[in-house]
Amino acid sequence: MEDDTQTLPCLSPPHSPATLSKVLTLSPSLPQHSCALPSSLPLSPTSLSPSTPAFCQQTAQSHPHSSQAHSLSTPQFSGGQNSHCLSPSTPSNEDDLTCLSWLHQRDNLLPLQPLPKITSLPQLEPQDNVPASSLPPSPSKPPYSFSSLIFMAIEDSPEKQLPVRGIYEWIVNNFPYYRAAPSGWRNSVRHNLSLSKSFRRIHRDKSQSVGKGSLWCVCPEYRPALLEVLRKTHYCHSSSSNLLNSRILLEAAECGQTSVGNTMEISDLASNGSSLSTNQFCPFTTDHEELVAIESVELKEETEEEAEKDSLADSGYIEFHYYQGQEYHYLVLPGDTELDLETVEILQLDAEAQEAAGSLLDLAGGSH
DNA sequence: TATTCGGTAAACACAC
DNA sequence: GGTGTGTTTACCGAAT
Repeated sequence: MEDDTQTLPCLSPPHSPATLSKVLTLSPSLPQHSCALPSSLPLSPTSLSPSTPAFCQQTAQSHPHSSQAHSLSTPQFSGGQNSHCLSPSTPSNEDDLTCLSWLHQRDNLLPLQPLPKITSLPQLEPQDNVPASSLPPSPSKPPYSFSSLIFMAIEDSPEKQLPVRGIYEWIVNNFPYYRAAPSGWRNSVRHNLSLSKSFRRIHRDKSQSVGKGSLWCVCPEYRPALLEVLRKTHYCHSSSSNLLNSRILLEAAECGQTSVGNTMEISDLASNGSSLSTNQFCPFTTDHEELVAIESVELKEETEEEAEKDSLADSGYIEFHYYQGQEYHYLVLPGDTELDLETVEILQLDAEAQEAAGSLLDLAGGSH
C-alpha cells in the first residue's frame, strides 16, 4: 500500500528543498529534529556548518564575483544556468517566473517544517560544528497546510500539473515526515484537492492516460492567495533571526505568476535594507539587469501613484506594474515596505549585485 | 462565544 | 475483486 510511492517515477528536481535542509536542519535556531533527510541526501558533516551553508560554499565557487555572500545568509544560485525549472525544454522556461525555483534552490524550506512557535532568538544563533549525530532521527510534521503542500508540488512540476500520485511523491520526497506518516494524509490531500477551489482537475485524454485519475493544477486566480498562505506560514514559523530561513517562502512568490503576467514578491525588501544580497532564486530573464532598473523606476512611480490601487492591499501587499519587453509584469511588495529612493538607487547601481543576482527577492534580504 | 480554517476519518462511487 | 482516485460528509481542535 505504502510502497507505491517508491515505484513512482521521480518527479522531484535534483535540487529539492530537502537538499538545503541539510544545512538548515543544523541551525540551532531550529529544532534539530525538524527535518529528516532523504536517504538520497546523506548528511555530510563537512557541509553542515550553519555559518557556511553548503549552498553558499557552492555559490562562492561558482560565483566568485558574488563574494559578498559574506553578508548573505541566503543561498545563491547561478540563475541563468541553473535549471530552476524541471522542464528545461519548456518554451517559456527562460522567462518563466512561474517556476518556484525556490523549491529547488533553497533547501532551507524544509527546516521550517517543525518550527515551534517560539520566537526566542539570541540563543539561537548558529553554532559551528554541530555534529550530525545530534540530529534526532525522526522529522516533525511540516507547518504547511495540505493546500500549501499541494500547491508547492504542482508548482514544482514542469507542466504545472500533477496527478495525485505525483503530489504524493513530491510531498514524500520533500517532506520526510510523510514518508513514515500514516497514510491518512493522502486522504487529506485528496480531500483538499476536491474541496479547495484553488485546485482544478484536468481530465486526461484517455489516449494519454498513464494511470488512474486526473491531473491537477493550480487555479491562477487563487495563486496569490496560496502564496500569501505560504508567506504567512513562513513568517509564523520563522520569526527567528535565522536568516537562512527568513526568505524561504517569501520567495515563493518571486516566481509566482498570474494569468496576466509575472509576479515577484519581495517580502523582506524593506525589513533588511542592510543586506543587499545577490542571491538568485528566481529565473529571471537574461535582461535581468534591465529588469531591475525598470522595476526600480516603476517602484518610485507606482509608490506614489498606484499604491492605493493595489489590488492586493487587503492582503498587505502593494503591486507595482511595469512592462518588460513585450510582457507585462508586476512586482508585489509587502504593504509595509519602506522602500525609499536610496534603496531604489542601490538596486539600480549595484551592478555587481545585478550581475550575480537573479532575484530581487534576495536584494531584499530579510529579518523576521 | 461564534466563526473560520485546517486536519482527520469515513463512506461511497467510479475507474483501472 | 483489489486498488487507486475523487467526492462528500462529519467531527474535532486551533485560531481569529
